[in-house]
Amino acid sequence: MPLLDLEATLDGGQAFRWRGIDGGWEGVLGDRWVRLRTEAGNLVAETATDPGDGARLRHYLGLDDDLEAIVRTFPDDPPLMAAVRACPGLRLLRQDPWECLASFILSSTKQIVQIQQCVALLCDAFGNIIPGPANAPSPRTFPTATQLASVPESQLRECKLGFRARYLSAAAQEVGAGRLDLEALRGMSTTEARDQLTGLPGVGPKIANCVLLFAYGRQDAFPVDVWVLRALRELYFPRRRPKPRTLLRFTETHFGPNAGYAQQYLFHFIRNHRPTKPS
DNA sequence: GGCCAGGTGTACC
DNA sequence: GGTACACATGGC
Repeated sequence: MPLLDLEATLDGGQAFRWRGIDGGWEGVLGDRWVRLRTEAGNLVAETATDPGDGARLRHYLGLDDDLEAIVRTFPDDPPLMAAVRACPGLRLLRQDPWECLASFILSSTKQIVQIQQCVALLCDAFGNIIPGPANAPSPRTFPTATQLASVPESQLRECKLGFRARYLSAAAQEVGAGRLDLEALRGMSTTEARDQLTGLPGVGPKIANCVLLFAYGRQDAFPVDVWVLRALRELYFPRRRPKPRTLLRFTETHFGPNAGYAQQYLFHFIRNHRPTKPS
C-alpha cells in the first residue's frame, strides 16, 4: 500500500466527520458509512451493507497521488523537509465540494473541535439515516444544499453556527437552486473557480482556497490561516516583520507546482510540533 | 474573566 | 490602498 497516515489525513483539519474509534476511523462517504484502519501495512475498509467502492475510496484518500514524486518537486528548504519527515503519510483528500464548502463556511474563527461539533449537529438534525454498524447510533449523510436551503436560519443557529448560519443558508440557496454549479468549477481555471466561490457571502480567499484544495485538488490553492501565517513567519522569516503581501507573494512562488501539498505539511507541522498559540 | 479559534464584511482613513 | 472592529460560541 502507498504511504498513508490515516489520523493526519482524516483528522488533520481537512474533513470534520471522521472519528477515531477502537484504533480505526469511522466516517461517511456520500451515502455510505465506512470504517478504515491500517493492518499489517494494508488499508482495510469495512462497510455496512455492500463491498463498497474501492476506486472511489482511493480517490477520496488521495491514494492516486504519488507522494514521493510530489515531495521531489518541493524546494529543498529545511522547514518543509522537516514538515514532510514529521508526517510522511499525510495526504490531501478529494472531498465532496458541497460538504467541504459548507464545512469551511462554518470554520471562521472556530477551533477544529468546534467545527466538528457543528458539523455533527447539522448531520444529526438534517442528514438522512443510512445503514451503519450494529449497536451504535445510525450514521447520517451530510445534508445536501437542497436540504439545507429549506431549513430556516433559526434552526441552523440551533446547531451553534452563530453568525455563520446566515452564510451557510445563503450558500445552500445558491447551490441548491443551481445558481452556483459546484461541478462546473472542475472545468474552470483556479482563478475563475475561486471567483465563483468568493461570490458567496462569508466566503473569502481562505475558505475558497480550502475548498479548491481539499475538494478539487487544486495544487495552486494555498490557504493561509493563522497557523500557516505563523509557520511562514517563524520558519521562513524569523526576526523579520514581513507584510502579509510579502508572505502571499512568497507562497505563490516558493513552493512550486504542488504548493497545496506543501501548505498542508506546514499546517500539520506547526500545529503538532509547536503547540503554543499563534501570535 | 480574558483570549483565542483553519475569517469575512463593513466602516472608516 | 491600509486598518479596526463586529460577528456567536465554547475551550482553555
